[in-house]
Amino acid sequence: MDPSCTCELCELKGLFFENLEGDQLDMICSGKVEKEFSQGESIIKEGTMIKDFVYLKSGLVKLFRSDSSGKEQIISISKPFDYVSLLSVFSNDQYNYSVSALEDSVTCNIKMEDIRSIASDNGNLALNLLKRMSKVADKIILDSLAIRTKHLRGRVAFLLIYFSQDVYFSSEFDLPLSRKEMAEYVGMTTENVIRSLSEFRRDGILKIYGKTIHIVNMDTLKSIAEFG
Amino acid sequence: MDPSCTCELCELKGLFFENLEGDQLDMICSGKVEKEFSQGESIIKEGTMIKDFVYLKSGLVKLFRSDSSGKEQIISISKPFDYVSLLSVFSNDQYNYSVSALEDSVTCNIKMEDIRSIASDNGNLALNLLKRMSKVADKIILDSLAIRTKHLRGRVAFLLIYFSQDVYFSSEFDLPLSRKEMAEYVGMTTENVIRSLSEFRRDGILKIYGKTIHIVNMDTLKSIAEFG
DNA sequence: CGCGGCTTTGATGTTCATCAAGTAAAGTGG
DNA sequence: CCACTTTACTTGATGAACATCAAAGCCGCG
Repeated sequence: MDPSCTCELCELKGLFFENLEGDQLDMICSGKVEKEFSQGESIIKEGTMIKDFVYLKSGLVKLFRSDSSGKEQIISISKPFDYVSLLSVFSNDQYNYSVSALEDSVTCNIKMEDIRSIASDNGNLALNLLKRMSKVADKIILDSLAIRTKHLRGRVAFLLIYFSQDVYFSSEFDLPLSRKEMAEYVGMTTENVIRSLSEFRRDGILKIYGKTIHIVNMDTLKSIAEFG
Repeated sequence: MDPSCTCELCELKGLFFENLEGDQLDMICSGKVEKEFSQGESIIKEGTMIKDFVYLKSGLVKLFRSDSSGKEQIISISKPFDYVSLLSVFSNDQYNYSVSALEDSVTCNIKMEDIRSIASDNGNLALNLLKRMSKVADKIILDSLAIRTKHLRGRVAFLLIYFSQDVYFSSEFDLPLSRKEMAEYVGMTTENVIRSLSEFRRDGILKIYGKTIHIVNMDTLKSIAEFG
């Protein structure tokens, strides 16, 4: 094996490539490209050709698209170990969605043709991809259905809990989204996101300092997320 | 090859199994089970163990789940050639969704372990599965985002156009869904589905005889679906 | 310093869910 | 087959949830 390859040490190797060895690993390793993006930068643009299989090594990204009237809809937020290279990579030749960095991020890019050629030789890798992809698709679909049943306050609460519990692991954190982006994610207006946040503050559930949020009363926030 | 096997002649063979021959095809062929369901019958129940890989040979089915308050949400409608065996089959051991027959339907069931063992030997089959699955996931996600941006009339129009153009290929057809089910699909109340339909009738866009719908003015219906 | 974008709050009107009540259709048991 | 019950469908009236509009403060940036 090529001794200069560092993929063997990558903490994400197990994600897709646990059954990869020798030539196949070398092929990935020598062909891969890591790219850095700073906060706000575009990583993938809707409508462009799909050339690479992309996944997130570090950072945080949003996945979104433009609706018929030109407004953006956020589909999901992904962190490392979430599958990033989008659902459509194996069925389309163009991206259906855009991706941009919410925090400084690093991606690892592998040529689609390399992935394809390896997967066709290595069914276990393909099965692994299948498994990862269905997890992601499932999460997006279930979240979207869950959000649809909630009232506005419940949607905002849902988002805050997601950041607190799944991303930052703390009751205090900096929101990586603007109010407008929060609105685009949960399908409501910016003004009403702000109103919900203000209500939570008035009710003593949150403390808010600009973008930094401190969840004071997690229990009631959770019950709002579930039943509101 | 086993001469009694009819899979070779199945019009759906190309869906997943175009690169399948010899022993592998025999394995599928001898292990598969076809099942018939009449309208309204349950095919898959949310929460049960996943044992088989299931796809639709004929008929029409709905894919749905129960939300936290026990109400049903319809996730998608599938016809043959659409991938039916759900997204979660490769990542979960229990179904996240239920499936039931909207019209008399026939499924072909193959043991998951057979699919898995063949896919791990045959990367091209796995890639093919990957491609099919991402198409389905994409469609569900894009439809759900599209519906979210529309007003009620637009959602109902969207549904009618789907049945007319993608399922029945005619401007006159019998709705396979009750008013209640239409509401569960597009996220509104039964009463408002009915109100939208009545408005379309008053405006001369539709003729309605119970479940049978005749779209008189397709163009305005389309513009309502797009901009409403 | 001024401009544009982000945030916040209030006032207003529209869209939609809920409630109520009635009709039609479809299954159920005697 | 008919009374009976249940389920689906329909319409109207009401109020709540929410979007839109308007205005002002704030902050970063050229």
